[in-house]
Amino acid sequence: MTENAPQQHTDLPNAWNPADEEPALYQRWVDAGYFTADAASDKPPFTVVLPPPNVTGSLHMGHALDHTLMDALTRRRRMQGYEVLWLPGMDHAGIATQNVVERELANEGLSRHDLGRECFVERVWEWKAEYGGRILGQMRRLGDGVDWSRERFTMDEGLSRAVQTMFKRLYDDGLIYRAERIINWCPRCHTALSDIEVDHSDDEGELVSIRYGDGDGAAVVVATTRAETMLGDTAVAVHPDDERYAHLVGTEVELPLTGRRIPIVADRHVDPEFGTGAVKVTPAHDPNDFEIGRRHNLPMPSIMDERAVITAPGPFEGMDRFEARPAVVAALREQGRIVAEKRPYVHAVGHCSRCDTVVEPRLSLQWWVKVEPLARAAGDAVRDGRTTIHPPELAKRYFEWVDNMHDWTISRQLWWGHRIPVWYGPNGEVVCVGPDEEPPSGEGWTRDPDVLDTWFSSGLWPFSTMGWPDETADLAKFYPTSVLVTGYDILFFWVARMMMFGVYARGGVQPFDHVFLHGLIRDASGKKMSKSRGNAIDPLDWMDRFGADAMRFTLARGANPGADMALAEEWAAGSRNFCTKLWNAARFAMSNGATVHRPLPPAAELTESDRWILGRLGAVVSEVDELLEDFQFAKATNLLYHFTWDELCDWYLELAKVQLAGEHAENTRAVLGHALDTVLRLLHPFIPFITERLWTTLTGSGGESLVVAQWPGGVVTLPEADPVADGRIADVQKLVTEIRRFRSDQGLKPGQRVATRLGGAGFSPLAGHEDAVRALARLSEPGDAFSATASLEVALGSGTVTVEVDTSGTIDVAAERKRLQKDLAVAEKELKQTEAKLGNEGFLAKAPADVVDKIRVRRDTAAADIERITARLDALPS
RNA sequence: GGGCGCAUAGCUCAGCGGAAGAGCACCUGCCUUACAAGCAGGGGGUCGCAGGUUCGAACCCUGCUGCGCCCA
Repeated sequence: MTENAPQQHTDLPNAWNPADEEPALYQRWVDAGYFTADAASDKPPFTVVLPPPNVTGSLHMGHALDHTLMDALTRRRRMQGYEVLWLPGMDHAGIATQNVVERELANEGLSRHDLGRECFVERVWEWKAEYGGRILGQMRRLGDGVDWSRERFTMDEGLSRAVQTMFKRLYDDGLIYRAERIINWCPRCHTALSDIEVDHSDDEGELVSIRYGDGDGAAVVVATTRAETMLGDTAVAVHPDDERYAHLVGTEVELPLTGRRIPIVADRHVDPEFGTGAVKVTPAHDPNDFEIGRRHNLPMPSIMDERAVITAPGPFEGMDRFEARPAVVAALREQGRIVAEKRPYVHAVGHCSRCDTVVEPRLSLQWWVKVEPLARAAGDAVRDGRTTIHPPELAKRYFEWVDNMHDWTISRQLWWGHRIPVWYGPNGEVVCVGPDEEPPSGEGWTRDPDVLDTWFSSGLWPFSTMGWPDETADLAKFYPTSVLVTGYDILFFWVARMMMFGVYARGGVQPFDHVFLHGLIRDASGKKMSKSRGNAIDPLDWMDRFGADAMRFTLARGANPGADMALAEEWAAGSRNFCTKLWNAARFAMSNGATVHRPLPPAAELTESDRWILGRLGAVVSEVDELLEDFQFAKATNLLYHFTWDELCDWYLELAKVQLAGEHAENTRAVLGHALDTVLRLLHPFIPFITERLWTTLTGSGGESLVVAQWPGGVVTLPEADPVADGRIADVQKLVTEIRRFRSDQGLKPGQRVATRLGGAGFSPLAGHEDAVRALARLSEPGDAFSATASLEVALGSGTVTVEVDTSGTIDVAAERKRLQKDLAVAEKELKQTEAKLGNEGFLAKAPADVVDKIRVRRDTAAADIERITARLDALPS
């Protein structure tokens, strides 16, 4: 360091210990109010609502990715001068939460019925206060810049009011109705489930073919995987054009084990190709059979209760469905009615997504949303371009979903949730009550016992959280939200429902301008992470060991639009290493007086090295901007990674060392300061902690916090790219690299200074960089006793440079020959390829002129290289 | 059964018409005063298979094979 270097006090420790420093930095940001949005601000708004995590849940890698991306988006916009609202909260997760509390009760030997509805709900609130929302603390650890003052919960009073308002409006518009239909029933949770709460898997079962009919009369064979349901059969159906059965249509057959006779009906929906072409019809326990039953006015007896225990009178009554199945088959076999059995028979079986119990289709009276008009409007919002889905390929999936959506069962037979605001009167009256209306009272009036699906309240999230149905200042300022970020696997859960409700409730205004869908997290070998597989990585563990920054950077670097990402510890370690690199580079720069307190000198006063790095910096700023506008997180972060490490650290810092020792020291400090400043700003949305720590040190009293600093391109103006400087530095890099390669091949130790004479036609334009070349390639000046024992020629843009080296001894001729022969082979291959192209008439005639020119230059360069290398090979002692 | 996507270096993935790339792993040499969580150098791929379009194909088209996802 020179005498006049400003003595910048840096309190930076030698190493960055994220786990020690990150939490305090976060608390400072929250205390300073940086994340609190102001609806009265005149800045343009940028809004993100956090897809509400489940109150029972804790942070997993999928959340970590989701949050990292939302945080990066909002932090950048904040730096760009937007009034940013990132709104956090949770949903009440009806089934999951009720299950957790019921399990707790079960440990005390109680059921919810022992407590009664009111006490039970009270108990759930107590549970929530004590154990719920662990994820909120974990979000702080991650660094989420959310507005905690606006934290919401779907069961809060305001949001409950929104739910009731929405229900009432839909009801009055005829978009909510009550009907008896086949629904997915979970016999363990004792509630209805919507289609998306059912997971299908290919399970092993049995396919049993049963002969229906009398011994001597008409007989048909039907096949089933659920033999016990035959107790509820009320018909056999065949296709009307199926000649095999034409004579039987309209007749009756005996239903075994029951003594009942059931009709044979003709229905177009029967597939004559499948099995025998005749199907049993159980209207109360199968959705297709239900439709057939409706068309033919069949009776629809239920044969199971809510636990899936057989209620049909007879020997099977009281048996569980899985107990009854083999029992029924055995009884049929005894009667000689089993025609065929296929076991195992693999077929798709629905499971409750909350408890994995096999779902039972069940006929029951439920509340429904008529989705057709809502879904059409939700689809139109994307079709019209009001909402853009990223990546665009996934819009197709969205349309497939919203254009083919079935009506949505919204009632749940639970106690934890928003109770349906409908009262039934003594004379069959049905009254739906809005939030400010008095429910009917008096003798015989009862309220519907069911609650609404959690997704009903989550669907209102983008506006219920802002005070809807009141027209609040928040709604005016922050709705519609700017972007919704979530995994493509729950496109239907969040996006479709929020779109339907948002467009409906807000007079056609879409809930979000953009939807960004990221991929799923997988383990190192590409398998889905799950607790049951045991391959899940705990984000908290990574944050403790590598830092929240390193984990965030890892996730962002893997976030290619629409693609899943495989994670392994090595990736996190790599990101940690990057942070360390940044730390050390900044420490070096600052200890050498890097400063942002002096304006950048005009280009004319800067060296080519300075102009090169500043030009690159400017290019990186605009590239990063372009990429981030397009949600290209992986590309943007990889660009920053390589620029910081490969260009700034590996080259500019090394060049700066030379400049700091010379007359350009002051300017170099300014360039170093500005380069570092810009890189820290660009990286801040992804790695907020370490950049904050470094930036506040770099700026000293001048900078309050990087959180509220301006994004590059605003206050930090950079010089234009300088092609001459770029070419010069490219030459310096190539020259240094070639000399290093020679040294390595010759077995010269990296630290060992080697006397060298530099010359040749190409060297004079690089004369100003001689000190740098000597420093980076570890060369010393040729002394009086200099005697070149080896030399090499390097072809550069500026011409050929001759490097004569005094290795003070014999050189390894074999190694040198090998090196030259390798270069020769490369040049010969190049010559062959380019000549082949240029010898092709079609190529010359049809390829664009600039391409042909480029190939010509390459051919000429290759030819010259061959000549040069051959000469050197010939000159080598044998 | 219907629809969609993916096959590129040992692994995980970029590239998507004009010279095969990155990270990690691997090999060699280095504690060169910012950094061994590092530095310097290096090896490694007929871009799944077969056809076609084109002056030119990892990239576009067709078929096949193998994986994965969604819906029924």
